Amino acid sequence: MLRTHNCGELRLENVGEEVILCGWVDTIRNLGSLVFVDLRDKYGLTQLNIDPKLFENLAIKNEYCIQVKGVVRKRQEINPHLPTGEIELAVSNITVFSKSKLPPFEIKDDTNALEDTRMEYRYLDLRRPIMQRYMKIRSDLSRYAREYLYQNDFQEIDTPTLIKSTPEGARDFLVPSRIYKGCFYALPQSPQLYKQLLMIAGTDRYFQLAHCYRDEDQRADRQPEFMQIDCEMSFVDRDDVLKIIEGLLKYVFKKTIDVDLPDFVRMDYSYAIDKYGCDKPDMRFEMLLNDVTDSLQNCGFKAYDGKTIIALKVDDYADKVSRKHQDADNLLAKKYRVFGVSHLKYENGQFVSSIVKNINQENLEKLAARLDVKDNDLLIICADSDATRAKSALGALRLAYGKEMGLIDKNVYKPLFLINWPMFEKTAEGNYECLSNPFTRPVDEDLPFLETDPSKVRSTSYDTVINGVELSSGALRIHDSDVQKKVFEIIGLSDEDIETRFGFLVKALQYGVPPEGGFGIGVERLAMELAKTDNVRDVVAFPKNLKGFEPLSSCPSKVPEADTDVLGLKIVEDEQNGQS
RNA sequence: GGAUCUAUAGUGUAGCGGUUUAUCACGUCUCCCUGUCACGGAGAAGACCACGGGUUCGAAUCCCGUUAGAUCCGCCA
Repeated sequence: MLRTHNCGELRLENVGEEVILCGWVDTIRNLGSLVFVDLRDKYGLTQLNIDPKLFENLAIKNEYCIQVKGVVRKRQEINPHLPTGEIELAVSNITVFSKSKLPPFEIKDDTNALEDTRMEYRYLDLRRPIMQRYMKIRSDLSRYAREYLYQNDFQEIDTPTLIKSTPEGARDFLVPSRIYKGCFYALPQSPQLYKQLLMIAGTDRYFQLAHCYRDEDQRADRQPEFMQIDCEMSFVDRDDVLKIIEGLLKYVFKKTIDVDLPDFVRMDYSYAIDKYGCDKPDMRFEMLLNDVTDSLQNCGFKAYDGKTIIALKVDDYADKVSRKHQDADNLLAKKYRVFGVSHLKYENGQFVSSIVKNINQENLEKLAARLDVKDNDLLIICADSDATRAKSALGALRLAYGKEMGLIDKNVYKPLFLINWPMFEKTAEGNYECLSNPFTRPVDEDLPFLETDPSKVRSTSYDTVINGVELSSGALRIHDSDVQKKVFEIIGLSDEDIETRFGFLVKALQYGVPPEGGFGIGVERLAMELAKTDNVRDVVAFPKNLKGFEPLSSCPSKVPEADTDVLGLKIVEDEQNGQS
């Protein structure tokens, strides 16, 4: 037996026992004729009291991996900050399992080593207690999600990860086939098509903790390789599915971080865009957007003619917003391709701004009345021919101001379902495209619009959003082949297109499809919420950086020519194609 | 594909045209220390200031380029 206890469990009642502990040397406090060492493992710290001669002989250094034997004894002075702070181990014997080089950064929670450095030595980074906590949360969430789904009669099935490439949605990671030269497998972006086949197969309730891959540019909250809690259910309507999502998330939050989520509210997609300027509203604070096009109709300012005009009112904050601040706001707004925003400060019953001289007094009064503007309120106005663009820009500013003004309480959770998404969107060329995938079922009462005006059709898609983070999305699927045909027609898919892209699914749809629906919950996003971090790399053991590079093992990497030859691949100078 | 920011001992930082022999903290090394727990005290070592050009009498500092990283827009059905 290598150890009798871990480093987090010894207490006063163990005093007098002879125990063996294993772990890493955390902190050394050498007082001369008395040496204290904190021994660290996953479970905590235990103070060792080591004879200086023994300590010197072994030349113990930080991060050595050791085993110690000794008797537990009460400390002369307790350390209230440590669970094991009332005892220490009087060490009689030390075995050094393994020495350690000097680590490139200190193994403690408040390290400020650059992420780059941390990633190169991820195994040391993960030794830090805070990272251990993140990994635990990730593990717990998987465990409790499974637990909940098993309790609700879901069956776990693994679907393939070498699949047919479907040129739809995100870019696929491709894997070249050795036997079929010139042919490729794709890594799945989601188990979407397979889970629909499983419903046709009569599985009834399926789930999987699925590995998914998307070859798109990275973000702070997005990795090329990620996991989904992927579910699909037969003979259900939307409410049945939403009930499972809500139940699952409530269960996971409670079990993992002991938080009782409030009941999930429902919000229309159009309301979210109008009032929050995005499709993942953060409801922890108000400060909603307002369409003030009416108030500024024919206001005399040519730049506003024919535009949609959106206003964000920031209460009692005008004096805090300097010229420099306004420039920064403009920079942020311009990312959303608007010309910019105007700041109107309300002082002594009047708007003060560089643009007020262009606007009729009458319109300004209308505007003030419409938004109930008071002294020291700030209006940020954005006008654009594209209403959604203006709303997005102000939506981003809303979040920035909410954060800056401290309106966001990190201990509050505001979950919602975003429903009634548009089924189609028009491309620049005037064609229709599915906003979601083409198997998404339209809302029943909108079915007639498939014939008359597809832009009015809403889909049964639902996103789950908590605190401005999209945690899951899903939808009911089309089970009526006529509806399916009509949808394909609207997005201009020829029979040939359909056949090559997903002929196998369309074929299956001819053999009795149950009304079904499902969802996928992003495991990393959920873990980020539970861990209260906004960096996805914190909850992934071995993450990739923004360029999809994994600094620890230096991947992706070049391979010997013989390996590409056997795959029938030719590597073109300075380009790496088809490797995965 | 585009925008912004960043790069200085092992780690994190200061410096932002000339008092620099480059600041400070942590870490490391040596010595002292019997109750520490952010131990304390004395001392020491450690940096081609990312790389390549340019401006200048003079560049860590200003400019251009390259590389690497971060954040965002596009993208992510």
